[in-house]
Amino acid sequence: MDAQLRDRWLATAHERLAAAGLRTGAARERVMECLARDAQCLVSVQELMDRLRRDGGGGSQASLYRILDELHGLGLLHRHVLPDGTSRYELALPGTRHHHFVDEASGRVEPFTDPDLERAIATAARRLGLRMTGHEVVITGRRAVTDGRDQGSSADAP
Amino acid sequence: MDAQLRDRWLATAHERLAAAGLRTGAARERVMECLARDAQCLVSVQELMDRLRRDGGGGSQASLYRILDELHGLGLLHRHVLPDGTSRYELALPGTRHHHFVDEASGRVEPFTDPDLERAIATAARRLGLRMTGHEVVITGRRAVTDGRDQGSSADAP
DNA sequence: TTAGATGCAAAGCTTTTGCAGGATA
DNA sequence: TATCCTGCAAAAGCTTTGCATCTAA
Repeated sequence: MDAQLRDRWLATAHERLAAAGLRTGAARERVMECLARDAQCLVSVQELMDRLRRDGGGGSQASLYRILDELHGLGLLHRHVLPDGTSRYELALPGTRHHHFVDEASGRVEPFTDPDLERAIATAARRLGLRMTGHEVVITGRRAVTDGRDQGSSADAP
Repeated sequence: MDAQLRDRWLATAHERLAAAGLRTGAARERVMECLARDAQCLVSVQELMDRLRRDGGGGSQASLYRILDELHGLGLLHRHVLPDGTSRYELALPGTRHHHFVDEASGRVEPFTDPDLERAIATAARRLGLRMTGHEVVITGRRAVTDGRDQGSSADAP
C-alpha cells in the first residue's frame, strides 16, 4: 500500500467533492478511506463491503454503490468490469494508470505498467482518428512456470 | 457481413462440436447460424435473442445462454463484458482477432485491428513471464471532428 | 435405448431505486 | 432550515439452474 498515493488521493477527492458542492457524510468518509487504502488496484464491491464491515463502520450496500458511482462520476475512480460481470474500482490519479493481468489459475487481478504498450495504444487511437478518453487492457493467462529462471526485466516501472 | 468468414466459422464449429461428442440440435443450429451471420463483431445476448425471434425460429433464453457458454468453452466465441455489465460475443477464428473501440457519443462498439498494438501486448506478456491465453483492449473515446482532414493511414489491416 | 438437447419456470446475483429519517452547512 | 446523505427494503436486470420432455445417434 502506497501511503503517499493514499493521501494524495484523499486530498484530491475531498477537494473535488467540495468543489462539486457536496457535503461530508460519515458513510462516504469511511468508504473513501477504505478505497484510499485498499483500492490502489482493482477491488470488487463485495471486497469493499467486507472490509468496511471488518473495519467496524458498517454501512449499507446501497450507500456503497451510490458512493462508488458518485466518485466514478467525478473522475476519482476507474471502473472495470471483469469477465464474470462484476465491477471493480480503483483510484484514479494522473500518473498512476496501469493495465491488468488476470491470473486464470487463481482468479487474481494484478496491475502492471508498460510504457511501450501505452504508446502503442495512443498511436492506434491517433491512427483511428479518435479523441481517446480512456482505455483498458486486460491480459488473461497464467504465470509461466518459472522454475527459478530469470523472467527478464519486469515491465513494471520501478 | 463476411460470407467467407461465416462459412469458415460454421464449418469449424460443426467440426469441433462433433469432435467433442455433441449431438446436433435444432436450437443450437439456429443460434450458430445467427452467430455466423451477425456476430462477426460483438453482439449482445439480447440482440441475438431478438434476431432469433425475428428469424422465426424462436428458442428459449435458457438455451441461448447455455449454447453461448458452450461455444465459448470450445473456443468458438470470444466473450467480452461491457462497462454496463452485459456480455457480448463474437466469432473466434485464428487471424480474425481485433480490438474494440467504444464510441461514447453513440454507445456503439466498433472493431479495429492494429498489428503494432498486438505486438506490444505480446511483448508485455513475455516481459511479465506470462503464458497469455487471451487479451482485450477497449479504447473509449469519441471520433475526432475530422472536417475532411486526412486521418492518416487506417490502423485497420487491409 | 441412451446420452444429449430443449423449454419453461424459478432461483441467484449484482446493482439500482423509492422512501423515510438523520445529518450538514 | 434547506439540502444533501444514509439505511432499509423492495425492485430490476441479466444469467444460471432444476426438472420434465423430447430427440439424435
